[in-house]
Amino acid sequence: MKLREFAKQLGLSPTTVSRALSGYPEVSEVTRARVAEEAVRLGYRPNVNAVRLKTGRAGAIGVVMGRAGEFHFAEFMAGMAERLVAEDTDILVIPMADPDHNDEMQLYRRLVESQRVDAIIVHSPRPNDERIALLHKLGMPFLVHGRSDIDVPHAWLDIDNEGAVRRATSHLIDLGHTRIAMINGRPGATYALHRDKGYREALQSRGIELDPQLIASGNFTDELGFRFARSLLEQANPPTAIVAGSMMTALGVYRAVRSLGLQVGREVSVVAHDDVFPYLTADNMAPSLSATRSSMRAAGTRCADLVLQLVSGRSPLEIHELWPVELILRESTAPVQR
Amino acid sequence: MKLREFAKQLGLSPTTVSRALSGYPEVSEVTRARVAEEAVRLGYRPNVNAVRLKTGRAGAIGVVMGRAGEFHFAEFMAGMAERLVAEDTDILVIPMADPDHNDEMQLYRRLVESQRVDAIIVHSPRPNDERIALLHKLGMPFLVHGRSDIDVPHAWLDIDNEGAVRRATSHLIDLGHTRIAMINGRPGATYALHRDKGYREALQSRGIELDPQLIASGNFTDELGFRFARSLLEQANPPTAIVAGSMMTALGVYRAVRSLGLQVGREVSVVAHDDVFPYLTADNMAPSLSATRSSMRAAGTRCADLVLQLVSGRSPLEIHELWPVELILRESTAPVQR
DNA sequence: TTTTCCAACCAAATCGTTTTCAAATTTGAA
DNA sequence: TTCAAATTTGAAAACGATTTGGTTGGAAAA
Repeated sequence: MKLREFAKQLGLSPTTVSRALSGYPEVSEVTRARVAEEAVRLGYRPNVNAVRLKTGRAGAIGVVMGRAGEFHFAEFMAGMAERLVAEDTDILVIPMADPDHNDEMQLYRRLVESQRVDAIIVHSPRPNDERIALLHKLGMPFLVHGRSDIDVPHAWLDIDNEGAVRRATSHLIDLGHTRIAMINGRPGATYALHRDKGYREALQSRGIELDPQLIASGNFTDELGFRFARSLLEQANPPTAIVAGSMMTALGVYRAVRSLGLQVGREVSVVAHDDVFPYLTADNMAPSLSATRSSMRAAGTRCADLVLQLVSGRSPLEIHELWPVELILRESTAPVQR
Repeated sequence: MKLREFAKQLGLSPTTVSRALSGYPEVSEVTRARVAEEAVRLGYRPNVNAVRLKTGRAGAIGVVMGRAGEFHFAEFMAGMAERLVAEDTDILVIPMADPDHNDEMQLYRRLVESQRVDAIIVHSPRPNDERIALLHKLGMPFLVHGRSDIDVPHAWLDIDNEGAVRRATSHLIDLGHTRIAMINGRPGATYALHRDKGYREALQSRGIELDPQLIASGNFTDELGFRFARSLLEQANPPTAIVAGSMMTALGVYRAVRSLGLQVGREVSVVAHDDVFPYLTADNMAPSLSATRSSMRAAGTRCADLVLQLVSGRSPLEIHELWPVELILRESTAPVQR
């Protein structure tokens, strides 16, 4: 059913019908009500593509998805979905071929030019992230999930990674640990730098010298956790505590500890960051895992919310949210054994 | 840059330019080459919304995402992305508010009517799935990831869940196990029925009577695995083997076994289904996990491929793929102890 | 009564392409 | 050289909405 026909059936002009449905004021209440009612009854819905062509609005938010397929991703999107379901906005997932730099910039540029999205969410930003510069230059509204030091105004939402790791590390120090290992994410992303900083500061403020051997970084896989923990624990002067970065690496660390006949929460303390997954909870691990916690899903919901505000004109300069991270102590952290 | 201007710069008509770019035959090679080259140089790209309005194509494939935010989802999408990156097609994720039945049907109906997608992928179908009937009725191309018994022609791709579980269970029986527990997915979906069938058939063909107490079902969480395994193993006549359904439940099962001072691969054998995640591999578990394996990512890639074929006119009746599942034996399955 | 104003409605232009139909040009055979 | 056929090109009409810039009729003001 097209606007033309629908209007004819109502004995009105397309103009009036369009106005009635879009909530413009210059149409009488009684007419508006009738139009709305009949639209439902006759099943008229404006053709999205026509609306988009005319208004220039895309009705979608873009998210670029890397090849990695991180498990956080689904949770974040589920969170976004929670907020967007009420709006008439959907999520456009744009596949990214290679993490090749030029390709990536090209992808963003084309995405913007194609006018398929009203705004973009940028994930895992780097301290000096050219994507941000580009999007700013092109005038596309965007929200950064994470942070960047780049000297370009932009909206962002991030969690306090630095504080989280500092707290976690400090807590371990309070328990008497001095050899504390740290598993970080892939170098390059700002969050990895922040975590590194939190870790270093905690050590420094308590006068503990940093041992570079105790730091690893890479994708947050179970395997990374296992390999690194295992190799450290087999060494002469093993760490007594490990900051494990993510739930998956924590699983690997647990496994490594057990494989050497040791126990988490006794010979080795472990803290990780928990993004709060419905299918794998820190509380249920054995022993239960002490963790810094921040819901990925909630972040998704809030990001969607902020993006909508951005699209409807709010200044990016006003949008900066730093979420505190809670540290939840469970059985995996205990006083150092002597 | 609009088509109008661009054509003018080239001294050609919009018609010719459009044809040159869309690869129509009635344009000379030399002109086509010049147009293509200049398009790149001057940065002309057709406005997607105009193209869509005119052609009626949306350039996107729809995927409805439930609130659950399953961890499979990201892998499947990453797989789709792998195939779609070459095409000019993207993935539209449509958030679903409640799993309320009426809402769900309404959502699909509106999605179709809105013409935002060229095709839809339906996940976790039920034996008699109304979504399939609806999409068929509305004439929207769609591919079912999984299977349905519904009497409506439709394209599908599924893995052989029945065969996988039958093989896994038979293998356990071969090893001398007779009390074999089974953790299944949420009842309702066809794949859960298939798995149930495979399990029952394996038992029956070897003359083992089924004990309903040994069957559980629910979301594939770590917690379900733990709770169920633990409660069974504490009982008087505990199972000696468990078919664990997914990697996450397998984690829970492992934990339960350990928590009782038992060992996987000795007192209790475990098999699970592995969707092949980059961050958590069966091979790396301790002991390594025997698993039926089928790559979720590969399924996503293939589904994207098939959907593209569907969109370009191939009959749904020709598209039925049943993927075999391999059973990979590792340390978690061993002869029953007596 | 006449003028002014306002609420309510509408015709037609527009968004940026694709595609139909027709015209112009080139080619090749006679 | 000529003319029909084949090849290239273009003008203009869609696609289905929104929106600008009017009308219209009746109530309020003069």
